[in-house]
Amino acid sequence: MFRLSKITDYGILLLAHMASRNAVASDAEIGDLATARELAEQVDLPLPIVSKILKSLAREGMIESHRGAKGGYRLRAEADRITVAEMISVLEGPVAMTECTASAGLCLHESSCSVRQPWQKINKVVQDALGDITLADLARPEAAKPNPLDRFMHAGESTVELTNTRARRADHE
Amino acid sequence: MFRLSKITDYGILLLAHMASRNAVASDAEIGDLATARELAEQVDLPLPIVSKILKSLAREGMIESHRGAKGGYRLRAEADRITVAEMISVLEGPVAMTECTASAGLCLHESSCSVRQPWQKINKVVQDALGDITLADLARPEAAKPNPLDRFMHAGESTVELTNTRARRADHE
DNA sequence: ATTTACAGGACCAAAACGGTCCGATATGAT
DNA sequence: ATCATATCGGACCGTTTTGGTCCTGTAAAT
Repeated sequence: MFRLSKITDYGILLLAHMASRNAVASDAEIGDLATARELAEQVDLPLPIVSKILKSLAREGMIESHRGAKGGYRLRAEADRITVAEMISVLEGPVAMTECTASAGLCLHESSCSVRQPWQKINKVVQDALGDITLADLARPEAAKPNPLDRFMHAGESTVELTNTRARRADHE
Repeated sequence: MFRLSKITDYGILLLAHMASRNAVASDAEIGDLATARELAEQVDLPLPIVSKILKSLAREGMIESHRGAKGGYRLRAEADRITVAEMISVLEGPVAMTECTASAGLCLHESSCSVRQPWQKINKVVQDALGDITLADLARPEAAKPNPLDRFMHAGESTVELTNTRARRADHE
């Protein structure tokens, strides 16, 4: 259904929470350590899940981990230097809308395929969009503030439902 | 893995093929009928799959179907009035990156969730991008021509790998 | 009546997803 | 030393989704 997995969803939520935590805390380092348990409680998600996600985030180098008593996790970089694209990529692999975008040679029809090139571009558009939104944008208490998202916005519309798209396009003509 | 399903992939390929077929054919109507069998051969995909996809495209009203001998399928609208967003939506449901974007009330934490609003925006960005690319853009023999995709493009980069994103952002500063 | 071609849906195997749990290891405090 | 605290790595499992096949019914043309 062209939807991010729950793990990714939770993961980004966790990262955003960690980012906003740090904003408040003493910024000696890039924030102080939080245990999986603490984070799970604060975000209100089951500990095993949170733990699993944090482990994989640490393995991928997006967060830093410390073992043992007084251990825990913390962000490895400033929130404004971590993009949504990176988070998605770390949590569920590279963003590639179609199979052939992921890497060459996977599709038998590759040579004769007429839509390959356009897909590459479409993919890039999406990737660029996701690459311009940072964790800081997500962690901001109020969604206000001029943010990179607006750069992509067109006229003013409120609805997001897809059925409107055709009507919208029709207006252009 | 944040990827479109194969069905969607095939479906869009089929639609693109139908669009380019029509460009050549007598444009009396919006193109003449093509049977599932013909299309399957031309696109080189197994007939059952093609048939299944065409049926669902017809059910959703994106293409027109005619039964019986001399029957077949044809596009219901001009290629430049069908967007990628619509095709995806028809083939695998509305584009909604996160669960709560799809419709309200699905997530227990909805009220307290800090990243909901940003997600709505992100979702809209992606949707708008996909809503500005038409079937005509995909059906163009050469990917050249000024197309809406370029409007979103930034400077010139070649690679698409996600690891580059951080480097790119860093340049901005 | 027969042939052609779509309509609708049942069906199934394989893979992905969401979630849980456990044994091992590292660290700090006692 | 020992013990409590935390992460690490991965096994495991039930459910859902996906990809793909197939069969019966129905509409249209000859």
